[in-house]
Amino acid sequence: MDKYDSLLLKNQLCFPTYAVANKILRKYQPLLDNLNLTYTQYITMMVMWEKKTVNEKELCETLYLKTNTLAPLLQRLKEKGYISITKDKKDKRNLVISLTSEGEKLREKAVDVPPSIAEEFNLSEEEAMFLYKILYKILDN
Amino acid sequence: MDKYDSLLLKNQLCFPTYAVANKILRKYQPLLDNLNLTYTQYITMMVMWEKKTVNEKELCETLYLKTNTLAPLLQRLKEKGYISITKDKKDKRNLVISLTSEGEKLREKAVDVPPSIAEEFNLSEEEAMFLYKILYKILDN
DNA sequence: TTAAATTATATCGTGTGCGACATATTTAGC
DNA sequence: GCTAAATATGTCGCACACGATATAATTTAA
Repeated sequence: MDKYDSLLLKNQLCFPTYAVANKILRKYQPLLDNLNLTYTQYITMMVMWEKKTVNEKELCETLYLKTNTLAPLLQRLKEKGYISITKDKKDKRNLVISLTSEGEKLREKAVDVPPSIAEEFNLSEEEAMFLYKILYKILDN
Repeated sequence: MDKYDSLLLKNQLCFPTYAVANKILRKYQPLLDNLNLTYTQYITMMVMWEKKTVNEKELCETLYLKTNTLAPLLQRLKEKGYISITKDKKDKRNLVISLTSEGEKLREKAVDVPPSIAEEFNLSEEEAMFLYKILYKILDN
């Protein structure tokens, strides 16, 4: 037991997490190219498809991202015509993000993405469940 | 069971993985600021502390990163004085990356990082083991 | 009731991380 | 020996993701 053992790459939990996250992005990108979305734009659209209308603050909390990441990203989604951005009349500090009909249409194309990815992961039901639980435990503590 | 269920954020495995990876980076950064390293530079230094000398290709494979990410990163580590970069005399295509004495010194300061992080994760031994195994299963398939 | 604190968002600069493409060097095939 | 393929690395442009800081709108409190 060396005093430097804790600094070995193979003894880290952070590193495989980081590497797997990168690997996932690489897997998704070719599929998402068909939708003209990046991965972060894709998970943003997931929220939009579900909620139809949200404000930026909700979006930040849901995606665990900061406004300085989302603000320019939302501009790009707007330019692509998938969302609209307006100000809340009651509280002009709030941005109201809404799904457009163009954005709604994209959903039809997107349904093909999750099954294509699932194949790649190659985990058992049990493993997937456990991984899911433990990741949310880390996120929420 | 809706046809769009597979597009719900809460049904994704990719999303919590991605979010946890981001969260880990945010946890590390304040600690790494004391070492004048970014997270990616830190894991690169982990390899250097262990191996002392590597070429860029090995580094790419070890870290699951591409040369277009590592090349400029290595330049920054060189500028900070933690590594040196030379060309292999036998095969001039190969870059030889070597730990400097300055880089070796940094290791002493870095030993404080892993214990500080471990507290944050708050997983049981068993959970950590399982997470570790499953992440490497994904990485290696 | 108005000045201070809080809240929601935007902007800036830095450093990844990637695909696409370019370059230099070595190896293989003939 | 000479050309073609393979290998290792570099460069470019784009899109995150962050901390730090700024700005505008609303709420609170003296």
